Amino acid sequence: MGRSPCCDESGLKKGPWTPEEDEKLLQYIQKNGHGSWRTLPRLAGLNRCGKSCRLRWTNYLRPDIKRGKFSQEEEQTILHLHSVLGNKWSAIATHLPGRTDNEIKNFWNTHLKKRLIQMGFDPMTHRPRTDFFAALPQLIALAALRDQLAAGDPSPAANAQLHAATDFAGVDVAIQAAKLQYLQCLLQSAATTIASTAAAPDAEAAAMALAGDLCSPEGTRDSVAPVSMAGGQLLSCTFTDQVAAVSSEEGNQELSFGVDVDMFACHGGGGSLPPLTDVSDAGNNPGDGCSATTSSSFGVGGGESSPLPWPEFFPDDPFITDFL
DNA sequence: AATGAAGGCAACCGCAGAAGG
DNA sequence: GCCTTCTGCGGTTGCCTTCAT
Repeated sequence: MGRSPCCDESGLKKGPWTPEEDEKLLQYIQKNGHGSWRTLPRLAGLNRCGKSCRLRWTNYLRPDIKRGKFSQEEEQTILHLHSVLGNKWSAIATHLPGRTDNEIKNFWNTHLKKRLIQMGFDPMTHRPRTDFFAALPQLIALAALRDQLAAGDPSPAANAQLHAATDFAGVDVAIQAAKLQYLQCLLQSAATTIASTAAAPDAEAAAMALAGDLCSPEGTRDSVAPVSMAGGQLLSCTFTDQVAAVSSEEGNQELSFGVDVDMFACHGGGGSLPPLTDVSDAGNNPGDGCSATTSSSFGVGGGESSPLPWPEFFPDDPFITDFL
């Protein structure tokens, strides 16, 4: 296995640093620079291992360190960068002047991660949780319904039965079909994410390029257009065809429920979610430039507070609520 | 006021990769 | 090209503080 821990040797001190130790380290580095961390403790008169000194310096004593609460902008930056970089704390830290990777990591683990989970997102993928098994019975029922509609059973009895059902709930059926398609889209995009993550040869560079696309320097989030990535591609799928098909097959004008089809577009493969809004603080988000999306009002100061990422999709619908 | 639980954060540990001989 | 040493990174732990009962 790995080499023995450096601090095991010769009873070097571990644990919290005292003000005296801090002072010694600070003075030495200010005077001589850190040079070799290995030799620094001895030269500085510290009974610590070099590693411990380096950590103390980079995470606490460095003069350019910014302490205190993370601002909303910093929070958004972390979320965006994490959505494309993953747990690359040092890479994320380079975009947050004065913040250390350790601090960002802690902030993520204690605040942001929990909040994402609370809101029904997978903190690793930044996507809605895809625990399909819980929703399996509903999915099967919906699939059966959709097949029935698509097949257009010619028998009079079946037609009568179907018409009776659709007269009663025609719009619902079409909406349910759209929902099913939406779930399929989620599943597909999740699979694409996994595949592209594994295949990307230079994921970080691509991710940064992507981050740049998603959140421009002016802070305006570009409209979600397909963006290609090295080793994979950003998936873009819509419900347009399926919803239209259901509508036409029903032959019922009312089924063209006037939904802007772009609303159903979902984009996968490494894209980030819209900015996160604290549920407990919804409506209080001034929104930075990255907050606006074309079709999703999630996190945008629309006034309505909703725990769902895309509240305009199926508002108050137990189907989606349960699913998330 | 006492106590236990939860949250937050600093520090440690082990591994991987870079650098140097 | 191989080996050793050093540095940096990400995951995890454990202590301290705050909050709830």
